[in-house]
Amino acid sequence: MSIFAHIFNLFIHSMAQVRVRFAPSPTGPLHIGGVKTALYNYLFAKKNNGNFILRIEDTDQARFVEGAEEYIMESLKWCGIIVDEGINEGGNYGPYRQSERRAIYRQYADILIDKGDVYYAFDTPEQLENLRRESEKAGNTFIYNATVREKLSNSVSLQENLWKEKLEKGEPYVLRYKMPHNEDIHFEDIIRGHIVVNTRTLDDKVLFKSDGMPTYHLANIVDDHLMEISHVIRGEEWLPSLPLHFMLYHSFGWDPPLFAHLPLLLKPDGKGKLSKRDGDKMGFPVFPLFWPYGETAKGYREEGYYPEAFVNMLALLGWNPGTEQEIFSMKKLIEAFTIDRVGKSGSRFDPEKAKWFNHQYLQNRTNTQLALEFREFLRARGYHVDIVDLETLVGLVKERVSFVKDIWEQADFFFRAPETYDQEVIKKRWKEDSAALLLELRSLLEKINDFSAAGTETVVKAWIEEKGYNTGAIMNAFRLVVVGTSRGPHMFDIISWIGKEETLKRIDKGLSIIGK
RNA sequence: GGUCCAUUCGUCUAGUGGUUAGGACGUCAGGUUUUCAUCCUGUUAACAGGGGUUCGAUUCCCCUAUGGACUACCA
Repeated sequence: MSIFAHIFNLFIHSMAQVRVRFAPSPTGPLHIGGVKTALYNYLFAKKNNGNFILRIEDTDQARFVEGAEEYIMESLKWCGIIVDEGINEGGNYGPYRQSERRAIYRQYADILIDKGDVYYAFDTPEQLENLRRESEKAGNTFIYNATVREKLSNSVSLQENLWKEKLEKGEPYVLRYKMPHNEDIHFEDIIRGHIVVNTRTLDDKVLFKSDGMPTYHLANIVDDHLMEISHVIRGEEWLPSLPLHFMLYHSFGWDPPLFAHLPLLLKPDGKGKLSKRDGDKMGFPVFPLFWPYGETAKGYREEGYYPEAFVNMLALLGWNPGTEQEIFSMKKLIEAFTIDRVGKSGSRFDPEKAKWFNHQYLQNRTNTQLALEFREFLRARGYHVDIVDLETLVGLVKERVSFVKDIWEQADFFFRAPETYDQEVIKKRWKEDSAALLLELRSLLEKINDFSAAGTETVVKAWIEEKGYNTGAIMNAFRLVVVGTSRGPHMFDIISWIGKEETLKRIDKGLSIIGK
């Protein structure tokens, strides 16, 4: 394509309705790399007032996994990605499940057979497997292409009456694309620019399987055309088959959509594509939601991530707005998103940064929202606490946590007296006179009527000053008996929340156990 | 092995034919605090290497290296 033709093509596409599709296979839980692809498609569509289409690519019956379709849809929903057309939403281009479009693909395959671009091949999987093994032994790679086509069992090499006889006898066959022998194919990718590939390195891909189903390549091109997809935004793993896809468009005489191949998500350490294994090994999820079937997998939702934070994190992994802003709502992402700001190289996934994003979103929640969320958490553990008290508590600890579940770790002592006392802290903070001072403090507290944080603080501070005591020494010992260790919010906030009675009880218990 | 793609602090990235190469996460240090954390301030650290082109290259071109993807009747 000349540069002018290309510019013209871009112009034409820019006039047309933007329609993008996310086309996962229901072979298991949707990987976060897949979610990222879906997200970029969605952002691009919405930025351009276009439609986001969900198409299920279930042409491989052997790999179909029960529950995967639902998982995909629930994942998108959790992320706030709204499907305009799809298997549940319907639309004018359905059906949106490829297994229900079987008849369509055969018609289109026949068109290419008639054109002579596709041929019948009768080689069995075993024969091909043997050929591959032999080639490998000889140090070569077996490629089913123009150089060996003539020697194999197909409608190109065989006499017409012979292969027609095979067809009539019902011998199994596949349909292969007749890749030209030695031609440079030029094509464009929005992210990568101009690419040239010579067809001699390509093979005669199977377009139609012997089970009557199309392969990805055929189904994909036919559906993208029929569904009037304007932009194909997909993972980089598809880049090697892009020349084939261009050839197919050419064979059909169709205008190809515009393509953008997104870089992959890489492992946090070491090398390679991010996989489920890495998540298990390093303790972070690789999937948006918990996967309950077979070999289960952790999900971001269940780990306590907010979908907004998850989406924000994913969006910034491979795209940036060109400004220093990092926190984006979905709405803001849509406003800011442009495909030319998508990077070219793979991004290593960083679980620490993911946590940071959640921290930011959690800080922006109101105490009421957080109290409600934390109440759910407490309920599951058998604690029933007044929402007003929880709002106060959440306000005391929110800035130190990244997840709602962390609140418990920061605040468990609000709900229960310590069972044990940190030996390290005892060693460091428990002095000769600690017991005596706490006893004195106990009788002081006992007399206070206003047990608010401010009320107790005023009285206690005045007492410390009057006696000329050391604030740190007293407060540290006090904290030890109330909390059990040296952590937590302001002491007076803690005792105000747990109340006078509980405070005195904890002092007594602490004194009796730590002693002297 | 072959084909294609990629390469800026440890990580995500900004950026330009002449910049003190900027930000964020992390690290470390200091400050705040009755503790722990948070927070604040500061610090740290990068243009993969080699050739060109050029007065000048991180930026443009080539090569090498490294990494990745693909190489199925899987998507």
